[in-house]
Amino acid sequence: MPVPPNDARREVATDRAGLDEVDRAILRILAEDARLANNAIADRVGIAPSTCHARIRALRERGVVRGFHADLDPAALGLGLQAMIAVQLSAHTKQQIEAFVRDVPRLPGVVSAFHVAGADDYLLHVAVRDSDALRDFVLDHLTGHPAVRHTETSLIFAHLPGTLTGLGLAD
Amino acid sequence: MPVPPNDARREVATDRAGLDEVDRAILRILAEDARLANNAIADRVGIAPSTCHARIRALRERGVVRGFHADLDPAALGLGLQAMIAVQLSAHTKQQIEAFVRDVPRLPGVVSAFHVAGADDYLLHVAVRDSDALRDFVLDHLTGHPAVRHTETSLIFAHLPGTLTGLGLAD
DNA sequence: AATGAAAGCGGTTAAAG
DNA sequence: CTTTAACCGCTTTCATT
Repeated sequence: MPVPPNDARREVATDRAGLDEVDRAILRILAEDARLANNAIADRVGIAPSTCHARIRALRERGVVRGFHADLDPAALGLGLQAMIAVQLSAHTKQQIEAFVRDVPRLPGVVSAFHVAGADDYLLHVAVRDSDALRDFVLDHLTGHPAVRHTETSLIFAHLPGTLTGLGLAD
Repeated sequence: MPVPPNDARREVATDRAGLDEVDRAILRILAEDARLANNAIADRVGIAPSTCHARIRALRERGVVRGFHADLDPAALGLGLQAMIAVQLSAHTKQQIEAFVRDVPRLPGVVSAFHVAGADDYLLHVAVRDSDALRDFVLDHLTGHPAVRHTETSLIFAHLPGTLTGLGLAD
């Protein structure tokens, strides 16, 4: 029987950046529990363990999977306060800006840094012990920095992780 | 020889939320590579595999480790555009606000949502296919929502993960 | 590209220090 | 709390389809 050009079978293979449904199922599982045994993943997605092993290796080599990380609770590490700090840089000091960009991810307390377009240049997500530590962070590393023109700190009440729907892996 | 009250040995045990240096070493390793074999972790931190196993289990039960997750590249999944959307809610509709808060993490494209204090109420980190999808997201899920008063979208040029220094695990 | 078998290695638990 | 020891199960490779 002939296959129409817009047949669903073709979309499964070509859509979604070259990932088939088995790949997406594997990714969904690994995004949720990165320590699940290869055997168990294979079972769940309905392929042999050796096939599953090869698939995961390929996904890693293709860069779809960048790594596997433990998710640590900042509060349990004594970092009870989180904040988002919007940073505006001064426009004229290219070299100082590059220095800022290079150093920011390594500052103590920075969970992640977003380089953004718009009124602000950077958004720094920081986790610190308490409000004293937050003040110290801003004064020691931001306010005094020659590339920094302005900062605005917002306390984070809650940080809700998105579901996998967010990465287009919904079933 | 007597031990002074401020001896370094006491701080190692009592500081840092009850984690000793072995725990912190384990966390550092798991945060970097959550799929490293228990054996290998034990080797690196200088304890027996069974001890390491018990430590990791305890860290999970205490909530220090919340989980293990694969880090997926949104671009490799066909989501080439990321943005941070600042959302201001209307002040008077408590029930609608609760509905918004409940639904936001499940919206397609939301990587994570920050509930913040300040001029904005929420910061939504989203990953989408292209600018069309971004516009659709804002119009379909935010602008039209009764609890949403205002949104401001900033494109994300780069998202730099912080180092482990950020979580107080530096050596 | 997927499979099944086989060999080696790791996870997991129990008992003891 | 840590270790040693032992068993079971998983990972990984490779020949085969």
